[in-house]
Amino acid sequence: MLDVRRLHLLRELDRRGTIAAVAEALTFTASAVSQQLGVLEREAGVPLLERSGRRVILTPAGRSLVAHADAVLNRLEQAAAELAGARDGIGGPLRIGTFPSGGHTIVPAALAELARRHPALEPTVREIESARVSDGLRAGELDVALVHDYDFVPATPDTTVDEVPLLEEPMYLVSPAGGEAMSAGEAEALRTGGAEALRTGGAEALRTGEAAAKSGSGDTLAALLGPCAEVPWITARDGTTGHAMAVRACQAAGFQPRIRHQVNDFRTVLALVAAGQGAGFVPEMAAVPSPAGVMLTKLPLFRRSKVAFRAGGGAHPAIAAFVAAATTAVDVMAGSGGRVRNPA
Amino acid sequence: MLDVRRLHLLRELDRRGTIAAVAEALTFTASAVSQQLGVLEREAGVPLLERSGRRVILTPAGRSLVAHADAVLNRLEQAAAELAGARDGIGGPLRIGTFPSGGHTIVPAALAELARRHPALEPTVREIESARVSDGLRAGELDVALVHDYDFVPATPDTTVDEVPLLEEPMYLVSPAGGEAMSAGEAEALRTGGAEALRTGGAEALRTGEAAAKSGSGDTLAALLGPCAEVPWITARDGTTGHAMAVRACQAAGFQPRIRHQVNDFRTVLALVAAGQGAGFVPEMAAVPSPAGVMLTKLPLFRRSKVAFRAGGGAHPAIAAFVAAATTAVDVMAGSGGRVRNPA
DNA sequence: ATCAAGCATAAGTTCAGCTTAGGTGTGAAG
DNA sequence: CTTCACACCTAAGCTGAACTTATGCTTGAT
Repeated sequence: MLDVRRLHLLRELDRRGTIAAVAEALTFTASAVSQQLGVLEREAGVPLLERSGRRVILTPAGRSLVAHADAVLNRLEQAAAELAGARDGIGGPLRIGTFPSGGHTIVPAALAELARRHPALEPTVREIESARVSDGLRAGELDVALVHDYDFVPATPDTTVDEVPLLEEPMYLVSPAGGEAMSAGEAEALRTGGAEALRTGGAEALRTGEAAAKSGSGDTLAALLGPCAEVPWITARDGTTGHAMAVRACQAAGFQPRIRHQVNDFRTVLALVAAGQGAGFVPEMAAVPSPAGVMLTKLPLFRRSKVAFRAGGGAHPAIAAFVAAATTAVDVMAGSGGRVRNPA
Repeated sequence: MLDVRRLHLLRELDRRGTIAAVAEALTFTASAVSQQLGVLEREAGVPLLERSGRRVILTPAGRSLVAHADAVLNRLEQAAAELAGARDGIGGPLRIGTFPSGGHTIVPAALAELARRHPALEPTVREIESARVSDGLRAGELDVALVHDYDFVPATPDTTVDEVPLLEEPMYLVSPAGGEAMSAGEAEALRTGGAEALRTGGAEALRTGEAAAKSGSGDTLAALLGPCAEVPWITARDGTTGHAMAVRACQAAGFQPRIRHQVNDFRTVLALVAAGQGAGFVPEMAAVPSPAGVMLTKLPLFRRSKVAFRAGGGAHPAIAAFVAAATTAVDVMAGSGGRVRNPA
């Protein structure tokens, strides 16, 4: 019988690219991983890896074996979740990952709700970029995470992670409050009306580039972003999905953004724009309460927040409890402020 | 992560009933099995077994964990089969199990075909009752097996075994050639006409007891078996599906058979009937060439032969080769004799 | 050329998982 | 009721699979 631990190593190798990375993630030495993969290969009777430069890559047989490994490990996760559900009481540590802006919006509310309903749970929050969440979950460093993706930055399908949608919110262009400045009241009116686009499923059609042309209010992305084509831009840090979203949105609007500042914190983006340093993007959640000194323009461009966890783990009581708490938190925020909305 | 080897033990315990039987099947000591199951239970955090008299039975949590174990082990079998397919060439040992009458009908033809197409394969044949095939396959004593079931004896669904249908043949009543005796020619004519019932899917409707009333030719089971109600019967040995089929068929015809002889070999059944010892049942395959001294009556009652193998193993090249060879063998027999038929 | 990254192999070490041995509770048979 | 065999569990010791450490090779960047 194929050894599942070895299949696990093979899967991690497929995901992380090098034996050294696998070893580090699973706190082994590279030697141990190399040996075990060697045994797996011998047992399989088929070459699973081949050297490529100074690393190894999977052969087609190896990749197909990884697909089986995914299925097996997912099912084991499911079994473990079910067992956890059979144990009475929800408690123990729960390691939560979150993208930075989630840390001061959804997470605190969700934690409060979680503590109210399951006092025995010991949640631990760690900030983490969405791109690294999958690795963190698989390595067992995280149990659950808040992640997001943007239009123009398609989330790569990942069979090792399951996701529950939490929130879909429009992005805003933040530009210096200058000539055609918009008052806070005007911005609020725009926001309220814009909720309609969300409900009619317009966001779904906007995920691809060309679809951005048909904006609900008749304003195309090009028309909305165009005035800022020559302005310096403030985007999220290089390598993040927020950065990629900003660049591609501007490209879709027909220009290449001149990026001057790179900061991930949306409050800093707002402050920089207010200081006349350029234009940027913020999600609706960061746009309310309406900050002073900047102009906000709702864009036909959405950010989707989700709860992610190891594939098969959805039935785990602590995971389910967190999903419920996060959903409640989002619903409460949506109900009180009228500014965000649960897509479910 | 749950240890798959331990899940395997749990599954075997569910199937075999005692730790001692599991140990024997997997060539461990009972102590080892007990210890490993103890570890599994501790890791699960939920009682999985409880003592019941001097044996142990699974708790609901244990049984639900077995379902996951089945899924995981099936998938691993699939992975192994795929790897075997990636290794070039079909060869090595192939342990084949067969029900007794298959041993001198389908198996020899299938082996010849197999040897022609895959000379490197080393098949080993072992006779085994269909009821024990599942255990044999799971224990790794068998790779593939010919099995059968009868109308009136529903096959218990088994998630650990996959099956490919091979042959569906009518059963015949064998009665002493006496008063209303039927010549060999007459019997042949009956057989030829009866093939129609097979094609029209009548057999499917006949699997349950009450369905036996609507026979294709207008002859009900009761009408066909009735004349032999008072005759002694020759059935398969107690505890076999053949025995159960005989008893239930007679019960469905409205009488309790008086069983005098119990033999599994259909040629012996024919010989005993010819010797005036009573009546019996034989499948079509044993009814041709038409034996002398007995009367044959085709019944609206079918036997289905299948190839069985470990769930997920269908893609294994040697298994697939055997299935193909057995199918070919059956087709050839059906074509030449016109007496059996592949349901596919 | 030099150096670090990455993988593989050799050798030593450790602990999980096995066997053996012995004890307990259960159910059947005398 | 006693006896005995069966099934399971626990304790103790042993063995080998799987890990670490140490070392060398190849590759690609500086």
